[in-house]
Amino acid sequence: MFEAQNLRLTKQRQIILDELRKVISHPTADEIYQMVRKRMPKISLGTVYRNLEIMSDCGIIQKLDVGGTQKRFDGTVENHYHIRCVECNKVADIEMKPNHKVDSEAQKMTSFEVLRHRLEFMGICPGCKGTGNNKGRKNKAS
Amino acid sequence: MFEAQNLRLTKQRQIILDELRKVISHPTADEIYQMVRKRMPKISLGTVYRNLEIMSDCGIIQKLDVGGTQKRFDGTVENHYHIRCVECNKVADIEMKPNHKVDSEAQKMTSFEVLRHRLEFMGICPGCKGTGNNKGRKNKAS
DNA sequence: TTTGGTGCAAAGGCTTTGCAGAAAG
DNA sequence: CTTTCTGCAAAGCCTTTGCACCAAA
Repeated sequence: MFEAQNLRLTKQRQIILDELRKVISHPTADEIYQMVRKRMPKISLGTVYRNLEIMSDCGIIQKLDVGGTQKRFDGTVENHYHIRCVECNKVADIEMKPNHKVDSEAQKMTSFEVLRHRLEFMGICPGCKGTGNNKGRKNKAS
Repeated sequence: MFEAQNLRLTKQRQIILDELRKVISHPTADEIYQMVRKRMPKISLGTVYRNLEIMSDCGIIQKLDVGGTQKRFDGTVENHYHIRCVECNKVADIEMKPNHKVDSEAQKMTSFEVLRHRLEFMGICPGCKGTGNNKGRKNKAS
């Protein structure tokens, strides 16, 4: 998997990928750093960023640019839609199959060459629902 | 328009709003700063940020959290879809009417309470098409 | 051995904020 | 006058990067 790109299979790389694939959430770089640190306390945040970048460039994982200030990462690569909690910023998958017809529909309306689309729902997650929770308005996570 | 919220109609506020409404593009805070500066050279970037924030909180303008590192602003408030150039990051409107049915469709698939959605297309703008243009990969603008 | 990778810390890019003086109401 | 706003500069947050040492192949 890494060989093809002259990439070495370092312990850091393995653990980062392993931790990312272990969760269904879509953690930020820092959250991944915290998870990995439990298994490798001396790893540096820079290494985590570097490897997440490299792995998403290689198509091994996915970097998500959903709203909010931080990028999030996804251990799977298939395209799918997401929903983000407007209170705590938690991101989850939506099991809805991507509709590629909208791309050709959009193509009729623009002078851009349409490549793909991204659909993101916004809502309130079960944890924040009804609580009037405000605490985590920015970058809570998971 | 401002009175309702105890907001004062300052010269800075007027010019920022005026410049933003003058363009059909979706400028970043810094681009708005540059536009406004031509009419009011002493204005500070902080003031631009503060006012954009305030005006979007009041629903006078819209803060767009499309992909990329910078937020973008839109002088109109109606919900609509956007397309972003993957080369130069330019953002334009897509004249496609929002489909609210997808919200209820998504609602069936999640334990979140679905509020709304955001659909963003990605593509190549006329300016970058065919040029193999790479120069502006990050934050070019307009 | 030869590269590429790591840890550390410093630097970068965008945005927010504290403060004292300015101006709208 | 009172209260909000402004300009300035400093601080903040997330991310990237330079460098010397380390380790995979």
